Amino acid sequence: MTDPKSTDARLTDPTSQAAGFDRMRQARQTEIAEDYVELIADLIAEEGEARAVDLAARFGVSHATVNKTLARLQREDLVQTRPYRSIFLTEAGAAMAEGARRRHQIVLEFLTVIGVPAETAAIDAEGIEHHVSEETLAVFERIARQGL
Amino acid sequence: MTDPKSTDARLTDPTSQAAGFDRMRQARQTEIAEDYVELIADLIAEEGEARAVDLAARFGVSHATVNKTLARLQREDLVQTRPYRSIFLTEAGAAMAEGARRRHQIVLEFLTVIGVPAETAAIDAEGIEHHVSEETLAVFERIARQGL
DNA sequence: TGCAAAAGTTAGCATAGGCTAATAAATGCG
DNA sequence: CGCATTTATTAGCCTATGCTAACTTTTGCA
Repeated sequence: MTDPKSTDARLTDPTSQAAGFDRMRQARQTEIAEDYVELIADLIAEEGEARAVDLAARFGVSHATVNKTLARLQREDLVQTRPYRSIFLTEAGAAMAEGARRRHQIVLEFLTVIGVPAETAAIDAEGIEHHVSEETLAVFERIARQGL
Repeated sequence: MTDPKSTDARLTDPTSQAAGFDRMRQARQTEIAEDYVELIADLIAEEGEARAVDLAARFGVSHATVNKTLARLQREDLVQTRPYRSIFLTEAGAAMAEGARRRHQIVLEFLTVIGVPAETAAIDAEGIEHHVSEETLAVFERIARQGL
């Protein structure tokens, strides 16, 4: 029970495994930030401005929640808000939005190219885009361009 | 500024978009549960038992955090714990672990087959596995088996 | 112009997942 | 055997993300 089974199939060493889970926790923290700046960028691009009420409707949460999250994003210098005014992205926020949009796009095209139905691809891309490294993204991009 | 730009590239209708984000929030909630039951199953399979201290080391969090999370998982009938005893999976927990393991395996093989380096594939699979629908997983599996 | 509707803010509450510190139980070894 | 180490539990605190409810500011229209 206590003897070390050394090299086995599923378990890597605890330290590197912990590093991986730490990355995951970090990713979880930035997911919402990315979703917000991405949506804000889209709203500005297409509606002319981003308002909390639109974010609330599109995220499907209350406007109070949006407000609180925007406060966090402002603290982190990703958005710029002024009371009763519409929402703007900072330079950092715009950069994050652009990166998120690019990843989203590549993942979506990739899934579509390999044969995932459009609707499912759209849903899954939403989840996957936050967890794809640049290295994997490069592979996705090549396949999306060249096909299988 | 107020005129509706109707059908455009990036923004789908608010309602279905909200549904998508709702799915994401649900997924976020089950991610940690899946990670726990998956690791518990692995520890039981390979070390003979799962103890909170091992989970803490592998997740890279304090054992107090592990304890609190285990309490939640027990409430949700995924694990069975007794004070100062090792941790077991319920039937539901074992089923979740098996599903997570299967998805993890398929995603990992898929990434490797399409050309993602092993180390990166291992890292990314960790994040992606929680966000892949059965439909996409089926596509991944076919490619993993047949190659590109 | 004035008032109602829409939008934004704020307060207070809940849950989840982090932490440290203090305490308690189990284990194991000299 | 008894005490030290290891392991587990508990309490108290924090942040993030949800909520509802109450309140304020803006906006737009009759």
